[in-house]
Amino acid sequence: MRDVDKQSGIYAVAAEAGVSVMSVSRAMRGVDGISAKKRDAILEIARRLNYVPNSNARALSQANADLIGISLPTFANDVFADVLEGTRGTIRRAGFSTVIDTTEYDPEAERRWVERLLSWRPAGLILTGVDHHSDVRSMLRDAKIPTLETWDYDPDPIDVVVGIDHVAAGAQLGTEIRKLGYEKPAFIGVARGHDARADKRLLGLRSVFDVPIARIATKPANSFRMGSEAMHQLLQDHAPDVVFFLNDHMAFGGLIAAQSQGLKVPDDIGVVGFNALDLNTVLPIPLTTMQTPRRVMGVTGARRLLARLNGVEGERATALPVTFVPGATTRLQNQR
Amino acid sequence: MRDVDKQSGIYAVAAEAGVSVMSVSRAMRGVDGISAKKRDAILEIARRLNYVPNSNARALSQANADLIGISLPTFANDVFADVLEGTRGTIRRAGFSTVIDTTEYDPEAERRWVERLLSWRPAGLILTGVDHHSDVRSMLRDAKIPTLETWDYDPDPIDVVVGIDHVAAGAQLGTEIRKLGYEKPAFIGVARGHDARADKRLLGLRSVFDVPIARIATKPANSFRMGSEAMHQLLQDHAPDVVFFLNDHMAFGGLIAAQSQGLKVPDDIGVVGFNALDLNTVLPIPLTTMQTPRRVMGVTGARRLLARLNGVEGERATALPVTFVPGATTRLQNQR
DNA sequence: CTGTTAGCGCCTTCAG
DNA sequence: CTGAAGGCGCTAACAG
Repeated sequence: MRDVDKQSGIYAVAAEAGVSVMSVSRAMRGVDGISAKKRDAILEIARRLNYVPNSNARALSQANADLIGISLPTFANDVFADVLEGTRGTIRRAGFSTVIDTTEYDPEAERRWVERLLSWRPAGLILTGVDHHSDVRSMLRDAKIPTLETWDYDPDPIDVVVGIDHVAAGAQLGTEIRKLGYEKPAFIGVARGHDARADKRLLGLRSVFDVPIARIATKPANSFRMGSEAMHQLLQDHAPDVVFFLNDHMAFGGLIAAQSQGLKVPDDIGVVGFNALDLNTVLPIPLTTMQTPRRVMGVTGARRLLARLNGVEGERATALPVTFVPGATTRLQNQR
Repeated sequence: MRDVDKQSGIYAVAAEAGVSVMSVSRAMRGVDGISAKKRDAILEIARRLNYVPNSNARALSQANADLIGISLPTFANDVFADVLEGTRGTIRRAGFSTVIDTTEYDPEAERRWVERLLSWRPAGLILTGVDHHSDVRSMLRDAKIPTLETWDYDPDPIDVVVGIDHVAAGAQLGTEIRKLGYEKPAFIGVARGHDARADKRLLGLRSVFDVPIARIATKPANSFRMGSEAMHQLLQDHAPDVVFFLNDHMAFGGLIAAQSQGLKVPDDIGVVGFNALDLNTVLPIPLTTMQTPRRVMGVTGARRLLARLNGVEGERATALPVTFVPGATTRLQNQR
């Protein structure tokens, strides 16, 4: 038998209000089954006592149906922030609360994150990318937790995926650039394996050009500086007529570096980014880049996940289109 | 009486291993009181069954001593990401796990966040800034949860604070700029009340200049574009000789805008940012700005909080110094 | 509308 | 070293 006069939590409020704990529980949750008068009195007392319900107890006594975990590679990239904005807004409006964490592009860290989150018995999970630690897939399928993968694309996702086919995007970008007459491409990004999506885009690029593509890898650091330093390094040994960058930030750094070496852009060398960041809209020389539908991706993905949460079975894998954005850092047309 | 053969959780593992749940509990936590042989056998079975302990149950049965909540205004700002990096790294290495969320500069959203986090009974909380919803202070003090405030400074924090005195920083910046002979300052930022720190810096600036400082407020959007648009707007009605911006991003946008109107920087007009972002290191014209010790702030704050968690009483309020960084967007010296 | 009862899954305590 | 009993704070299900 329980000590009904315990000092803490719902019992304290119940004692103070002279009602049962169930009435307090009903009042706090705002569910039916309690008179308005009693509810108001209880809420008033709860406020006075600074009572905060214990989510752990609540989650334990019923299926925790309102928590969604989101994992990103990093916060230091506007790209993920954009997707996240779309995702979170949609999810919140549906009444779920979110928990966010980053993996710093480390699959093992992502595995630990999945484990930690599963221990909270969330309603669903959102992962960035489709390349995970080998345990992750079985952990998630075993736990039967609806899972959304975003940003990347895989025809056979863990559960559902809404993203971009980066191989195709790379090929599309390469095709456009090649049309402009460029034939000595180079690629600047982080080392292979550090960014699966960039690796895929390079794969796509390589499928388009007949020549090998020089690849300069940099240590992860500030993107602007990385782009700048890698460009200097590249130009020591190579004479590319166009350089593809991992993203717009690095491309911008590379652009400045090329100009500081006296190269004329786009006449001497073309510079191509990826992502069409807002930075671009104010640059004196707008970058040639690829527009990725980040907010739409976030919203679409969130909706797909919410549908799954409601037991609706829909399309499992969706690849969103990307758009070539010609800027002033590449030639306007083939000038050969 | 309990059904000992329940299908889920620790009981399933115990049944499979032919031991009591306590042995499983001990094995999973890696605590003493169990033979190595039995522990290994249990762990093996747990892995095979994909057993994930239920954190809710764990947190309910004991004080949840390893969760720290972190709240930021937004993810769309490198500044907070830098502080966060320092904070999280330090906290993680100490064995705590973190939960992060954003408030979008909305005090009411922050209040809800505090409430939600308190419901999880965390070990500690980290808030950005010192200006909160009026309830927050009492909620946190009442819950007796160690709380760190960062980025801003207040001599009487909720619990402990490690940050920057933005009024003093504004005054310091204004003093340096005034030394260079500028006398018709303007300020470009978001509307008053949307960024308490920026308001404080403007206060500091105003304490230095004798003349009124024109203030252009923009709608929150992409910083580069905001800076650019506000600069155009400013130049329609005013003829400042120096413009202070909310941050480096906006300053960069403003710089481009000024140049596009044919103004020479720094001869016709000075442009001043805030934060000394890495962007600056590759810009063809480095911005005059203020260096803020963001990573150090994060690390120092985290250490202070960890000390509090261990019951150590130390300094409650710490203001970190900021450094003036003269760039090429202001004159080198007073030329009058 | 209101209250009582019996767990949710785990860990602390204490006895073997 | 091992296990049985009870409780953490809350809510579903049932009774009044």
